Amino acid sequence: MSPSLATPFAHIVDDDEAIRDALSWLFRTRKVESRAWPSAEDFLAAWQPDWRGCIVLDIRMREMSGLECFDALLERGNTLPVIFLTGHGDVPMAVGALKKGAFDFLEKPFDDNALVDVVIRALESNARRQANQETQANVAGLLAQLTPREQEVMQLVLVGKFNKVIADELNISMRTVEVHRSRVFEKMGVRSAVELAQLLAPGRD
Amino acid sequence: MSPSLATPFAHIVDDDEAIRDALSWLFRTRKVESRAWPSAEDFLAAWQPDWRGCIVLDIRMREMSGLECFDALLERGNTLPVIFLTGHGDVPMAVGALKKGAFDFLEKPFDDNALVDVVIRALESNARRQANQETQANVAGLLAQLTPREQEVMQLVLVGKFNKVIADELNISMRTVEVHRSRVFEKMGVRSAVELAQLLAPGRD
DNA sequence: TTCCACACTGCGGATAACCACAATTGAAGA
DNA sequence: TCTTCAATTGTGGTTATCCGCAGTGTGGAA
Repeated sequence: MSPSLATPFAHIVDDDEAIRDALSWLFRTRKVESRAWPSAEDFLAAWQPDWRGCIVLDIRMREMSGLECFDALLERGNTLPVIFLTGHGDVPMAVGALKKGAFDFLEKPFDDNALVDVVIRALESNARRQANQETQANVAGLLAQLTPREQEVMQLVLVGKFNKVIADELNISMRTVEVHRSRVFEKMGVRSAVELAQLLAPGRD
Repeated sequence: MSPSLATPFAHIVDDDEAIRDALSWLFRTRKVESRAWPSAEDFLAAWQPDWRGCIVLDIRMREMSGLECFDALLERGNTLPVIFLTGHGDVPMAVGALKKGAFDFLEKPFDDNALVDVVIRALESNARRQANQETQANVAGLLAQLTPREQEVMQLVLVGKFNKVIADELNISMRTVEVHRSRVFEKMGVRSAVELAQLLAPGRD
């Protein structure tokens, strides 16, 4: 974990320069790094899948609206939490945004500290999610190292079948199953079928 | 699964008799059974943990408000999806309700069909959740049948330890471990440690 | 053509797991 | 007191797993 991952970070997307500046200053005073974007288009053009932090998104902007920007991010598989800011309350809009996965929806005027608190909570909850996702990705990486045959054998091992049965179902000798099984354990970094099951447990096929 | 579980059902909580009647009629036309309650207090007094269906809850009521009623339900461990109805839009209220787990938050006037659609979606999503939860409960029931010693042995089996090692750690003979292990498999309805791990995988200790 | 990854197989031995048969002890209840 | 249940242990035998040693065949990359 590099220090940059631990430092709170927020992307500010708002077409009002005064607000961008105010939020940047606000975040700085609370030790949250930030970067401000003058439009949804600029933000989307620069957006990278590996970005960290969260996104503070104004709803009403001149060209692309915050909601449209949010939809575009969803399509691109964005995983960063999004916090909406809006001047005029609109319940259906807020409900829709939250149901699509936005982290929060704040109505102006809002308490400055409340916004930062929300940002920090968003980052914390996302960090936990991210951690799980990364271990999942590691497992996927290990799985990718298995040959097709090894994966086949593994599936059958995972349902608790005997080598004898597996050999029968795949029409190969027991010895071959043993070899594959052993290679699977080795590549996955486990020492038994039970450990393998545990490793693959949380998100299984 | 009895037929009553498959029949869509909604509790209507609203102190306006005209609305109760209108919603009851609306639901009936869409094959959704319902029961209307004239106040949050009446509803809470009757509420049982094993109720099925969903709850359509008006925000503004004379005595206890819909939000207070919701909080009371949360404290009691309610699992039914709650759909709020409100006359006057209030973004923070809607956001708060959704973040506390409400299924939806509809502003009057709303499309009648839209409400029923939401109710049906709520029931569907809850049915899936409920199904998972029930299999979890079944597993918990099986686990409860294990003696303390059997549970201890099971934990060690689940991390892939050899009987010999388990025997050592518990200061008992290998034979005893074998007996416990075998009893665990029998009670849990599995035939191998791998199956046991899979059974306990989704929600593990 | 040579090298290599992948899949496949046999033999034999060591270790672990599974199981039937058999039995003892202690505590909680009927 | 008699019964039941949980926990414990032993013996001996079968089955499964794990591994080293050894070897064959194939298709693709260098």
